Order: sequence, then structure tokens, then C-alpha cells
Amino acid sequence: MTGVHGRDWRPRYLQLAEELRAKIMSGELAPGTLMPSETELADTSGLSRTSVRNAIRQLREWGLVRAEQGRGTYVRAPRQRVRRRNTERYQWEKDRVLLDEAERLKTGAIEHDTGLTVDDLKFHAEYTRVDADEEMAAALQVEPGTPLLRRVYWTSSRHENPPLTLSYSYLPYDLVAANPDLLDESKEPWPGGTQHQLHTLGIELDRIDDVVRARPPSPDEAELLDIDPGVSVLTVRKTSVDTTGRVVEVADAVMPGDRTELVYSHKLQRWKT
Amino acid sequence: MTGVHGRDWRPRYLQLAEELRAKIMSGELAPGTLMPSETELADTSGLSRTSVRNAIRQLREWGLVRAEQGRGTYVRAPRQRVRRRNTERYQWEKDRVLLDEAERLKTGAIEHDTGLTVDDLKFHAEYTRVDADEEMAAALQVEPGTPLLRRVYWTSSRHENPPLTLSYSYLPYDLVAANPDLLDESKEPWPGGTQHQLHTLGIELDRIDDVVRARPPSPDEAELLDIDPGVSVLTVRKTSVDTTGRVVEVADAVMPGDRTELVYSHKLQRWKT
DNA sequence: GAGTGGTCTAGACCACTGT
DNA sequence: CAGTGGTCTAGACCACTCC
Repeated sequence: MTGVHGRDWRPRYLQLAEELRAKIMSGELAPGTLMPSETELADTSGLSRTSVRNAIRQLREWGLVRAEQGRGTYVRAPRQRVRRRNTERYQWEKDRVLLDEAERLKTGAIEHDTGLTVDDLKFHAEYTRVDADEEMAAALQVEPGTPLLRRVYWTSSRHENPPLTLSYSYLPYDLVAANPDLLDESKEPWPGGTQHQLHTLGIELDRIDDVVRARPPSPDEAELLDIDPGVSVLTVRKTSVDTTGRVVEVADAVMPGDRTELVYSHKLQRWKT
Repeated sequence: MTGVHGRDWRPRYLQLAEELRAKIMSGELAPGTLMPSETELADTSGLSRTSVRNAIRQLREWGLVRAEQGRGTYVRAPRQRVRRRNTERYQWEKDRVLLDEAERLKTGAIEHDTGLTVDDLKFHAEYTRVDADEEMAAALQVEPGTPLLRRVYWTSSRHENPPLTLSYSYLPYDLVAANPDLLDESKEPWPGGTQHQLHTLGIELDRIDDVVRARPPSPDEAELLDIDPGVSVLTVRKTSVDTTGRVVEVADAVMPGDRTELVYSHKLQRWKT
């Protein structure tokens, strides 16, 4: 709110950023719209191109626009957040393991979250065998150098490209080798998820721990998730422990920080009356 | 790894940023050290000050340095993450409510997390009466305009300044008014925490839901938490529901994204054998 | 006052995208 | 090809901190 009298002491690039933000929020600049070019904004605003670029960087950090080299700068679709309810999800996955296969095929975890059906989804999976580094060895409670199965996967809607989650999963190789099907990436998506895969090895999970963090994306992650390098990702490290107390899987999920919300529910024990 | 032959095609400001990063990681530039000034870096690197500033912005986004107007740019202390284990914490807080006061005074929630004692902590609290806006009314399941007690507080270590968490808590005013002590900010820190305060009103909690998000900090938050505006904050919206199904508190916790990790544990039900 | 980071200008060349 | 955003330069003035 800048009156006729009284100057606005904020830097001019920020003032411009706010102005553009207001136009985007009000719908005057609709999602998908091509923004005026930087030189054009410089002309109309009376600022240098450098200052205009500063303003646009601010908009990018807010997740409001996306710049494309050679093409232009576009207004992003409003960032509707995707809810991921891990508390219910893990128990739900466990319950599903004992259902028969036909039943499992009907719905998967992604559909559980998004309401999309299998036909709308594009699936990417990639398995490699790696040796445990210090950090992963500690997480899996194995010796450094232990062979691991590394699984990278993501799903995305067939029409809107960027995936909601990148997933990097690690399991001790010897553990999984007992069922050769589990080493075959073409068998993905496995109906019933990881807990069912483990079930085929005679493993039942007792506990899952999530560790949530935020950090800047790697250039690759920014590319795949379609976020600006200035926008953080949310990461969840999921550690699965079986009924014998052994860590059987460590999985890192990477999600766009501006489009994700994680929900955890806690049921409290009653006081004795 | 750039060999003698073969050029490095990354932009030069990024190369400089990587060089400086390496020096910080290796300890050549120790935490707390004053970095060379921008003009000095421009001279020694042969780049313009603009490019040097681009490099430094990158370091700031990585959380490696802190720039101070008029003073210089300092290397930050290594980002040790603070763990916050909400799953255990909430039940632990509930169990503590029924202990007698002497027992409660001994340890609080912050000490539970950090191992710091009461004497090391500086406490800030600020109570106001506000009317519920649309969003908060929906969260608390009350009518918009309903009077609320808004409580803002944070604690920080007496010697290292920035707080670990900013907390914004909202409760229906009429609910709290039954115990005038709860309207008095000078009574903070309340021994036993919010659940004990609610207990004095005859309220027992049944469930707590956490919603975790990441977003850019407001200028105020960046200032208070001592993070760069380019670094995200992690936020947790905690919704407390009592045994009658009523929402009795909604609290937003704001934490520095590069120094925090949230831990949630899930105990799974066993399969029937 | 000297030195610092924050803002701002008016140019320039580049890689990339469309036609 | 012209137009876009990404990089880069060589200046300038400012607000701020410290001496």
C-alpha cells in the first residue's frame, strides 16, 4: 500500500516483483501466459535489464514463474499442494500385502494419494547393483562395501509431466537375491509395493521411521521435478525395520518443496480415569 | 575434476562458487572466518564484481556463508541438524501432564530435544487477542471472526543467538478464558507445556496431526532464524483434537530448513499368524 | 573516512528457440 | 533469421559498520 505521498523505500526490483506478483495472483497474468520479455519489462518499468532480472529471480524463488531459455518466461499453474499421508499409508500398504493379487492390482499407492488411475500414470524404474558407502552402510547397519540393490523410480501423470516424487531405494543385495524377480526392473511397478516384495522373502515389517528434511535441489532434481533451482525440495528418508530388528530397506523420497505437504497423525493414549 | 586439457564449460561464477565451497569444506576457510571482500575476490579471480556476487549468492543459498551489510561475508558454522522427534514428543508431553509440578519443572520440551538446561535458554513470549481469519477459522473449525488467543514464542540458547523454532499458536479465546493464568504471557514458560495448560481447563487430547511443508522464509523469519532469504524454512502445522473431537489448538512451528530434521516413527500392527 | 555489501545502469556476447 | 533468457563487464551511488 503506497500512498501518493510518502515514498516506497524498498528496492525498485522488489517493488517490480511485488507488482508482477499481484498481477499473477489477481489472474491478470493467467497461468501458462507468456510474460513480457525482460527487455520489454525494462522499457515499460524504466529499470535496467539487470534490475528486471532481479525482480524475475524473486518471482522464480516464489515459484510463480518458470523461465525457459530462448522461449520466454511463463506464469506457472497455481501450486496446489499434494498431500502425502505417510502415517496411514504405511499401515495401509502392510494390510494390502495379504490380499490376493487381483485385489492388489486394482489400486496402488500413487492412486491412493492422487486419485489418478493406473492408465494415467507413466512409470520409470532403474535397478543397479552398488557398494554401500559410509553413509548408506550406517543407515542400513551393514559394513561399508556391502553390495546393495539400488532402485530409482518415479511416476508421473501421463499428461502433466513432472513427477511428484523421485524415489531412491536401497536394500542389501543378498537379501533380495533370494527372489530373482525382485532384481528385475521390468517387473515394476510391483503390485503391492515394497512391503509385498519383502513378503515374498518371508519378511514382515515391524516399524518404519521417517526423517524429513529440506535442502536445495541438485540440478538434476530441479530438472526432473520441474522446479526452479532456488526452490527447496522436501526429502523423506524412510527406514524400514523388520520383526527381527533388522533394517531391510532405506529409501529416500525427494519431492518439490512448494507442491508437497506431508501429513503425520498421532493417536494419543488415554489417561487412566 | 577439470584436467589440464579440456575446458570447463560451466559459467565462471559457478566455477568460483565451487572453488570457494571446496575451500570451506576443506577447512581452508574456517567457520567464522571473514571471507575476502567482493572487490578483492574480483581482483584475484579476474571476474567482475557482478560475477563474484553471483558466486556468493550461490554460497548463500547453500547456507555456507552469511553476508552482513557494511561488515563483510563470513563463513558459517557447519550445519548440524537439530532432530525433532514429534512422534515420541507428543505422547511424552501427555504423560508428563499428570506428574506433579516439581517433577515437571525439571525438564521441558526444548531440553528434551537439545539437551540444554533451563539456565542456558532465553525465552520470548507474546500474547495477543485476534479475530479468526478465513484460514484459521477453517483450521480451528470455528466461525470466521471468532476471538482467538494468539501466542507467539521462541526459545534460544543464551550464548548462540538464533532460535531453533518460531512458534505461532492459536486457541479459541473463550476456551482459554476459563483460566486467567493462561492469558498471561508472563506466566510463560508454562511448566508442562500446552497439554498441561489445556489440562487445567479439563481438556484431554486424543489426537495430534502434523502437516509438514517447506517454503521461502518471510524477511522477518529469515532475520529471526538467522538464515539467508534464499534458504527455505520447514513448517509444521500441529492440530490438536481433544477427546470430544473438538479442535482445541492450531500451532505453526517455523524452523530453518537447513538445520532441522523431523523424525516420525510408525509402529506397524502385526499380521495374524 | 575508508571499507563493506546492496542496488542500479548501459552496454555486450552467448546459447537456445522459434520461423 | 530475430527474439529470448543466461552470462559478463566496468563502471556508479547508497546504507551501513568500524575506527
